[in-house]
Amino acid sequence: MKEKATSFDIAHRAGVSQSTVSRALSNSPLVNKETRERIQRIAQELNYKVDKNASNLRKQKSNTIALLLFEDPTSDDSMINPFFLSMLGSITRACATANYDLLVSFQNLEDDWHAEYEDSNKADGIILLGYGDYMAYRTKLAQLQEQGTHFVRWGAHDAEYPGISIGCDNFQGGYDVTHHLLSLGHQRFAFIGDAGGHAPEFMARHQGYLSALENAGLLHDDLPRIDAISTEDAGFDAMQTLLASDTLPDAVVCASDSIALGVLKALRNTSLTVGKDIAVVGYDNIPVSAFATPSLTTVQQNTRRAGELLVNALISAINNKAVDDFLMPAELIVRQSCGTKDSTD
Amino acid sequence: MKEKATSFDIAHRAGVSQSTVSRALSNSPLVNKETRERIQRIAQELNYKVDKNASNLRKQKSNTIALLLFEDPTSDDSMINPFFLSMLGSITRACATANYDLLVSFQNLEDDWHAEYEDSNKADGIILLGYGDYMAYRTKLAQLQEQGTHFVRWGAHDAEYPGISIGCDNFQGGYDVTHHLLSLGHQRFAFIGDAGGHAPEFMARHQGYLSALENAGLLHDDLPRIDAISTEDAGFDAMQTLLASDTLPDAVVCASDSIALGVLKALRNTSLTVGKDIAVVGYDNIPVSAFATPSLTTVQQNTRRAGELLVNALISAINNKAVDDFLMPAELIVRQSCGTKDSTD
DNA sequence: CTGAAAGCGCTTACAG
DNA sequence: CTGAAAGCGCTTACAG
Repeated sequence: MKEKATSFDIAHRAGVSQSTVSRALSNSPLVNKETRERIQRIAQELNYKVDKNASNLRKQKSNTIALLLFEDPTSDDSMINPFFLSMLGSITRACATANYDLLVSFQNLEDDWHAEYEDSNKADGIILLGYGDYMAYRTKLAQLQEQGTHFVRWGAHDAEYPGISIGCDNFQGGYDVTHHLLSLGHQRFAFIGDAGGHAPEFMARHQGYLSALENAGLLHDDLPRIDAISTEDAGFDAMQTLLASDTLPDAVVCASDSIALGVLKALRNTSLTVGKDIAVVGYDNIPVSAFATPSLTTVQQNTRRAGELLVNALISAINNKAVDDFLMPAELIVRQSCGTKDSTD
Repeated sequence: MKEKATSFDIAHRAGVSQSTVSRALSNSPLVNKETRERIQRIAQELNYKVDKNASNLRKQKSNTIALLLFEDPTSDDSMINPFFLSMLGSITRACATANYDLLVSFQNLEDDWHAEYEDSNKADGIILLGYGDYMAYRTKLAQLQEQGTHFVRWGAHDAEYPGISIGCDNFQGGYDVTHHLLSLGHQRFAFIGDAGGHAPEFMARHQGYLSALENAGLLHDDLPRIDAISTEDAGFDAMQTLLASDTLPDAVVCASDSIALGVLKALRNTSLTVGKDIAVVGYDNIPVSAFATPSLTTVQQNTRRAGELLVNALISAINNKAVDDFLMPAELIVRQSCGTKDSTD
């Protein structure tokens, strides 16, 4: 194993000082063009690469963004939720475009006071992404803020949380999809998913749902709602519970596509025809939703745009530009599971 | 924005030397227990975090793994291929478990001689993942090797490529799925996908396919094969081409699920019933494949296990342990698109 | 058990 | 345009 070359080695070979090497390799116009080219050629021959640790230490910046993925501790630990996986892909791509490196870490040890800040020294800024109990990390966000760490949070603006937020309008998404079901004549609604403060995005979807029902005069106290975490299994179980109850809805609004897929599965064991006897809608437009049988009416969050917005907002913040919170509109995707003929397929 | 605390600040407050602070924070048993606890408490109060750049520079290791995602330059640039996305998720998780940070970068600029080595200074080792022209980077792998950079390549063992490889047995997968079709009585085969040296995994799948046909005495020179990159659109187009030709196959073996999804789509416009008149099989078992109509018979590469194997092999290599190449078995997933009743749903 | 000192490999004022 | 020098914030022999 060869020793790694340093800028001194290059300097030695090129017959110049190490300072000049450093300048030449950063394309400084201060260096004579020919000298610069000669140095760059030698560096290339030696497979020399600037040591990032040294360079970052000296420059006090790393050109790296850290992505902290908070996971819902209640969810199945074997896979990343498809929505976040999609966001991960999109953020990876947006970072590549912006010429930043991306450092990805999972955040699941609640009690590790280190972890939140761990990355602050390796990255110029942090993207916070995840479900889970936002309340629990409110004080941690405040600490980040106080430290002067640049960060952007995925989620809706909330006066309770410090820092910049980029999100998608879950209230509007919940409203729109419910409104669509109402326009198709559905009357007896049920909601499957968490609606508590534990998961703000699910809560907002639920509130949009309630608001649409209220406008239609269908809001009443005994609207069925079954708790479910965002997995197919939980959706399956929740639908079983609903089927076992005495009031059968004609429209089931699910807090996520994963839940809705479980609901479709549960209904496959019954004599009910989805899209005819009962409507089912999801949320997220994960890739599978278009292929479900019947294809799932859902609400899209544009993950590609979201990744770009998050990365660009963070980079602006890193450069001390003012950045505003932003709420992307949600887009209703009408397919067959809600029983319209107006299919996008 | 507050100045970030350094170990000297802690030392000052604690009334000890900076060396002692450094030892205390790394839990060195050399430091008196009470002193250590006092220092740790002060560090926590000040929200102090060891500067990774300085620490890594000094220690000459970073506890970070770099993932280089090579993309097929011919593929749609809007999304990461679902198989790699799944690998990305699994590698992220495996790194978290192993307590390594993960640095993700895209690699699409062929001519950037910098990029390959860029990460070698920020990471202790590299995972190489991607389709695309392996030939093109053979010399680059050799350079990495020569430099003493630790790296693991996703793919089958190949004497032509230096370094450790972890892969899934594409030959066997292609063989098995074809064998299954043969056992169902299919006779007229076609293959859709690249089969050249450009993409070794596709080539291996194709060779497994040919080998199964040969054993069945069905190998002949005019077996139809249509080129297609790994996208739904390309699969759609390839199937159109096949439909327009004079010989209609009764079994279509696709080099990937994405291709197979496009094939199913093309067949939906015909009078042919998939699973009855014609069998279609894919490769990868991407999440959508189970939800396709009909559900897609395919070959699974266990991405979760693959991620763990890649990460663990790399960590072993980093610690200078001997690591063997490994080829995971591929697993046939029988569903409905091949026309059996033995569905796994 | 603790401290003073060297040095990891760079970048960048400063001086010419 | 170039060089000598300082210093980024740590870790770790070395000495006690």
